[in-house]
Amino acid sequence: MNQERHFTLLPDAFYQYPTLQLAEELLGCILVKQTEEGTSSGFIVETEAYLGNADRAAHGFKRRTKRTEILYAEAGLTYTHLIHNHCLINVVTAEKEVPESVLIRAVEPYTGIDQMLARRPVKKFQNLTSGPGKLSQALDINMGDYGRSLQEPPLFIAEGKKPEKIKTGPRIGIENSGEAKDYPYRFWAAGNKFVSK
DNA sequence: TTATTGATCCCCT
DNA sequence: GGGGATCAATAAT
Repeated sequence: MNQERHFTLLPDAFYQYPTLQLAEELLGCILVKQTEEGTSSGFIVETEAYLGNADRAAHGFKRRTKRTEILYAEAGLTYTHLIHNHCLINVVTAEKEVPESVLIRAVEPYTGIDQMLARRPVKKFQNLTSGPGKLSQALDINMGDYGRSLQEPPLFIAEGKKPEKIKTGPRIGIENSGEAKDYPYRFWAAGNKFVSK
């Protein structure tokens, strides 16, 4: 009920980083979602960068539509992508007209874990948020969050702890993206159990 | 056996 | 061509 934790929102300047750097910086930050039941949050432990104009794997790759419109907006917004009955959450990055974003693939539960478990009953704790579809369900992120700013409640990102070790590697699920599939645009906290893989 | 996630297929604007 | 839905493969219980 009472949310005694104090979250410090990321400074506006944070979102001005280049996408790749931001993807890395985002690790360890806290993704917070406030609902009627209370506040749920988790450390971001896995991200993927999508550079729209030079990246075939990105939705924004020469595909400006209603759905990807938000990718062309300014940084610091939420881009929720509904796919196979699950919701993936992206952080829009880069300046206006540049369709770049950072996909949040996994988080580590931090606060409001009871609520997350209520929304998403799991046996294994580490299975609660160890995947893009899982974390959005646990945090109650849905299409209603599309285009929402990440710099104000009910959905925002706060400062957190920086992982000791960060690893990078090729992204997941982009087999038909030509040479882009080998780009090391995936970042994760080394050794973290909540990383999906 | 069920849940999650990636890939493919089909229908719509 | 894009978006949504469906199908199938993989991992968790």
